[in-house]
Amino acid sequence: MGRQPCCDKVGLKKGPWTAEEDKKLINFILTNGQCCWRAVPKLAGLLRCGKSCRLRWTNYLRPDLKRGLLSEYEEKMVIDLHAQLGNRWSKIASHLPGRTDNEIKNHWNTHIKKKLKKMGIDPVTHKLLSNAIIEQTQTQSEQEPQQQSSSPIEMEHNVEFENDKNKEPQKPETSFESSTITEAKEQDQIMTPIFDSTMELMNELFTEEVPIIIPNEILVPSSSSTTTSTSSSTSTSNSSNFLEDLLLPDFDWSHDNNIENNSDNNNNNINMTLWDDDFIRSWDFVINDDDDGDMNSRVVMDSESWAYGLF
DNA sequence: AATGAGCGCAACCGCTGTCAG
DNA sequence: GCTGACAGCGGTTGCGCTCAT
Repeated sequence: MGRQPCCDKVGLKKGPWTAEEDKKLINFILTNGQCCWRAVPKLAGLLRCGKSCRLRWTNYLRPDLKRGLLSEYEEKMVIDLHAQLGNRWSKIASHLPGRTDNEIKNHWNTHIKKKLKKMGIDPVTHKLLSNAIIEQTQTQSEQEPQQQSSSPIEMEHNVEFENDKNKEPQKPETSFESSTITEAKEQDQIMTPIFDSTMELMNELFTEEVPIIIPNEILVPSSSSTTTSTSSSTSTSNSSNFLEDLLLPDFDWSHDNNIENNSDNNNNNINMTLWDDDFIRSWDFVINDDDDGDMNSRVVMDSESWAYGLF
């Protein structure tokens, strides 16, 4: 027989998480580490299913998350990676430290898609849209609906993969190709679609329609309490100190440094704060909790907990 | 000031692969 | 080997906010 159900789904809460729930989850993860999500809600005193707890932690509470809008460079990275990987958001997110697949997916659907369409670029194929292509697509969809089983990007990849069998891999020509991307392609055997005109148009777009944001303006120095978030809440001085302490070597950013190297913003990760006010406020619960604050403070400040893979 | 439309994002849903029992 | 939970993933939904009218 299999395992016990993760939750009976009866009487479980759904919808937005409250600050109190966040506090409980953070407390539990800090104390017990990240394991066995099935047991987390019960042990943490939450009326949520384990899956919901995992998502909340992964997408919002994780201490290594960046908050705020994607930078220009990150947007370009997303577009480039999407051209290669398609809607594999988790793969894309793995190349953008501190960003979640959900965040990137949302940003793609709400911002980047529109920009690309506005530029006349198909956000699915990353090819220039033309009337001919549109008409051809419409005609095909009307006449041969059964042949549309593969998405354009899949078909593209299939063709390229076939081509790849017959020739040496081509060097990608996208302007912000990175070794990490190359690595991803090696893993996934995906070739880069080459659309110079597309990239030129994108560069044009980013300079014309998006204010140039210097990475240093986005990545806030840890000594400052300034935040990019629109949140109206404020952090305490207590928090900033302990956040500095939490910038521990156990957060392995180094494997993604090659991405940063391409944008002349090396070492920014070292100096930036990783959390916005909302997150800091959540951690304030842990620190300033009158009931068990002392214990949890010790847990938070105990870098060995991090070193032993609690996160 | 009221309200309706549009937008952004957090969270949920459902599917799939993996692995424990 | 089978069953079913877990973890991860991509797609979708719904709520709250903003802005135009």
